[in-house]
Amino acid sequence: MNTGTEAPRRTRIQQEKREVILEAALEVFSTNGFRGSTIDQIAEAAGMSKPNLLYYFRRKEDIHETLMQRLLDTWLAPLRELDDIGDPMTELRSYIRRKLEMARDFPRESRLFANEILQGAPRIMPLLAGELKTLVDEKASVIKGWMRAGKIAKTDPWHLIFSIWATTQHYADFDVQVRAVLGPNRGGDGRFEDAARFLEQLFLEGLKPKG
Amino acid sequence: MNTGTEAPRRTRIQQEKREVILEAALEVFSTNGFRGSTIDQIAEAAGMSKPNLLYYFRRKEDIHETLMQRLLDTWLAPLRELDDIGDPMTELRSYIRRKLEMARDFPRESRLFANEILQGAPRIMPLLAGELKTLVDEKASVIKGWMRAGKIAKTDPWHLIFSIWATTQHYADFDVQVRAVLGPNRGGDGRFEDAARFLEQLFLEGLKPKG
DNA sequence: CAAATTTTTGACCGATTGGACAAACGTTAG
DNA sequence: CTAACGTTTGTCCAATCGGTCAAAAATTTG
Repeated sequence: MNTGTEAPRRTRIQQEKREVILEAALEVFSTNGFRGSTIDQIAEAAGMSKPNLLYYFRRKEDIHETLMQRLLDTWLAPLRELDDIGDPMTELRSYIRRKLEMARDFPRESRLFANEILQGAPRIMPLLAGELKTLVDEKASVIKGWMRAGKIAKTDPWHLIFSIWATTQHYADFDVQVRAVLGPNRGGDGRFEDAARFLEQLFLEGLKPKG
Repeated sequence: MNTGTEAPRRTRIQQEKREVILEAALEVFSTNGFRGSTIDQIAEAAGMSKPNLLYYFRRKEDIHETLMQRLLDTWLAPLRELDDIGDPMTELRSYIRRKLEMARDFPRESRLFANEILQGAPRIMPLLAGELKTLVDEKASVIKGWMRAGKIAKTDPWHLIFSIWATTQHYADFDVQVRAVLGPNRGGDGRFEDAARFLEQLFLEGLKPKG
């Protein structure tokens, strides 16, 4: 019985070459978008001919789809780790830090995702309304519990999650703007530590002047 | 003397048709990106033939460039209004509200800008490092003054501005994701008011539990 | 080794793209 | 009316696109 969804058998070469292609495609897609990228560009970045690439992925969309599937798992991992049991402030601080680290270490993945959402998420809409919504709703309940217990200020958990996403991913998606505005002095490698300090203060203390 | 930068004389029809084209192009570019959009799409959305459109804008890039130039002025207007004289908390609250209103009322402009930045800002890089950086640096000084005066908590003014940009524009750029996660009940028209309430609390009070 | 299988590529195809062009059409001033 | 000027479009073109195919090259299998 073949359900059509099981992983096909692959040779060693197939496994390796598919990885090379996916790495190249991530680079190309994340900087040019799906329609802005050509199979030739990806093939060249992967160091092979276009027909050879199409031997491993039959269509351009297949590459993009595989990339998006892998992305979502790792992308949502930090939120999955948000733990009901832990100390709320510590958990939130860890979540913010992890998300910011992902923006720093995987900016291409972030931009790939942003590109997809920006254009209406035509290829992953079901995932957003399904898996993603379920996860966010679940974690929103956890946060709501913390609020009821008086551990953190009462506010909207969904918009809290949105704002953590927005602020952290900003440093990946809008990186060129951030660097341009900060200039050569402050726009160097230290910008992520500055951002981490700022976001920690923003989310955990706000802008109210201290006593 | 023709400096080459002065506005060319245009007939009434030219002025009108150029507006129609720019409106159509905004719609198309903001949902498909520059390379993902075709002149045919824009021409159809503008209700004219492709050669006719090319009579008003000689190249696809010219349309995009005109759009970006107009965009930047209106886009930075809220930040320009941030006033040294006013009450800091009131000024920041107003700035956040105005930016969120722009995300609500001009989502296409926001997405057009996001698309440009995501792809490395190839067409507006000089503006970012020039005009934009100057404005942000100037307003950062204003905010720094408030901090020195003890009016608001001491933190990094640049990253504060980044986080206001990120959180507000998120509701335009990632709108489909926001609506998908909030679901049909909470994802309706009220989501911007919810966001406004949340952001106001976040930036002005943080998450620290209230005594 | 030799046969079978997998991998690679050059050549090619139809569709779409941005843009050119000349001819037709409309409008206005004298 | 008519000449001049502004506007519109059908047709065409070269380049690029995603994808096919058959045949060659490399690898694995027996």
